[in-house]
Amino acid sequence: MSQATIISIETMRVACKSCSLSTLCLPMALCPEDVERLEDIVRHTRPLHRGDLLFRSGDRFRSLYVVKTGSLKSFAPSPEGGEQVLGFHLPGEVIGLDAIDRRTHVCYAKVLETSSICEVPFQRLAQLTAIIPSLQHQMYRLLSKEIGHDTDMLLLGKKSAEERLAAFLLDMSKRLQRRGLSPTDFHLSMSRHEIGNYLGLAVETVSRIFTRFQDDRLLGVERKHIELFDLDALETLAEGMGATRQQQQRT
Amino acid sequence: MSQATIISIETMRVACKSCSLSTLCLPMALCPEDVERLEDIVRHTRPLHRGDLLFRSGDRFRSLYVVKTGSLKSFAPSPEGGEQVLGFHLPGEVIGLDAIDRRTHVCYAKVLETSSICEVPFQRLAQLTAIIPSLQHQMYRLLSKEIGHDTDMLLLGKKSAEERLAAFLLDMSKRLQRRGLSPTDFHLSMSRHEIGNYLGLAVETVSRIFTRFQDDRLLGVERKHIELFDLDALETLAEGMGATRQQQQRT
DNA sequence: GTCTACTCTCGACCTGGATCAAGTCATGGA
DNA sequence: TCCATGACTTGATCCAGGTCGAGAGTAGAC
Repeated sequence: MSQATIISIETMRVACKSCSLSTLCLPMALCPEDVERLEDIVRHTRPLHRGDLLFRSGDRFRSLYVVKTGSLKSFAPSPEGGEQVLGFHLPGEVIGLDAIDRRTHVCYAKVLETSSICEVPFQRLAQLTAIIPSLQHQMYRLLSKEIGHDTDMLLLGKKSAEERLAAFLLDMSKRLQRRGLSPTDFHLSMSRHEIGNYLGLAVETVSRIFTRFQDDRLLGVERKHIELFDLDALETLAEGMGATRQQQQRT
Repeated sequence: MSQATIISIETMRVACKSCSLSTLCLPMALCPEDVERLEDIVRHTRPLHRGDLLFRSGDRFRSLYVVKTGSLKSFAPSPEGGEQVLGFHLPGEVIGLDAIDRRTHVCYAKVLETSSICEVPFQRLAQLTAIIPSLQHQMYRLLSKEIGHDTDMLLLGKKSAEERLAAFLLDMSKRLQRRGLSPTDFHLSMSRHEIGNYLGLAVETVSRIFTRFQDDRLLGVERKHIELFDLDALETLAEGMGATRQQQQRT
């Protein structure tokens, strides 16, 4: 099956300037005529549905993708045949930055719920960044931010199961808040299994900790609907100051 | 103590064109006159010694640093007072990419052995990238590569202790090979403690696994000197195909 | 040389979270 | 409506690797 049959791009005029995400996405801090230049290269794809693949591992890298609405997960096939969830992507976030270097995607991006996505051809974007300094700067910041986020995840890998889940929920909370949604009351579009896989925990552990957090009145869970009651307590937990188990590794 | 007393920069003319690392570092694929423009902005610091800090968390971000010889580690202070090792930096590698977005360093970079380092002021580099397309492309690739490497580390966090150490050794091996050194016979400039901290393992575990690998004739260890005997076996181990313990998490 | 301090190794024991096994709910199709 | 399927929860058991304790090298200071 060719890539074309997977995502079915229909080129049409998009208006970045009227997009509610313009403060998160690339046009941030561009003057009106520069936004128009950006609009010229952005392509709009028709909405994708749960289970659709935006790209596959091995696909040639051509474009970055920006989530406009909905959400996606990216994952790599693991050698044993399973999959390893690498991240979740919310509106305003850019997908595909890791493929610039290798010229080829090395992971899959799968749609978790009906989503609309903007496609930004990378070569043309790079040409634009050379003549619009603020866009160039935005790109550097975007790439750097991604490195920072990955580093945070890396630190997470060394924490306990409770710390990981608390950090995950706070991360989602902050990212949703940035796009103007409630930071304390939201819907998780991914399954417990995907959360567990992402955090390196068994589904059962994720489930148990949700229950524990609920018993401790830190949050309320009703299937995929989450309500955070005590952000501070979660923050404290996520920092690794939870309970007694202290004495971090010294070097 | 001010930063100036820590790193003591003495500006002097450096010759990127005669540097053995030019194929790894920024000047890769630049034409001679572009290399000269790059040389104009690169500053040379006098050699730093074991224990010196290149920058501290909280320092304002101004420059990227390229390791010319020697090695460094970067680490973040953990809330409990310990430190969390984020990575090791070998010759030809660029440090500080994660700070572009935040404008401030959020980790420390400490010298592990006598090292010489090139300082590249970021603002001037960004100006140059706007007029030298191949340099811009190189920067995007560099940032993207860093994201890819972090992602690999992230995957590592979900593997067993043996898999982690095998992957760590292979990573070092490949990085050393890229700079033209032996991929099977090298010196680790970091302590067992630092390796363990980096991999999220106790020192004792690192020590035990080194011994086990040695018993299995996969490698030879003599304090910090490492000799890899069976790269294929290590690769197999690192991929998670080691022994029986299979059935990866499905999603 | 000797002291001191540190790094590394190894054995014994303990625990967090994975794994295994059984349910309980939702949801959607016939 | 009932059944099938998949998502989630809960309990019981097990084990990889952390923690503790104790040496054995090694290296720099004097």
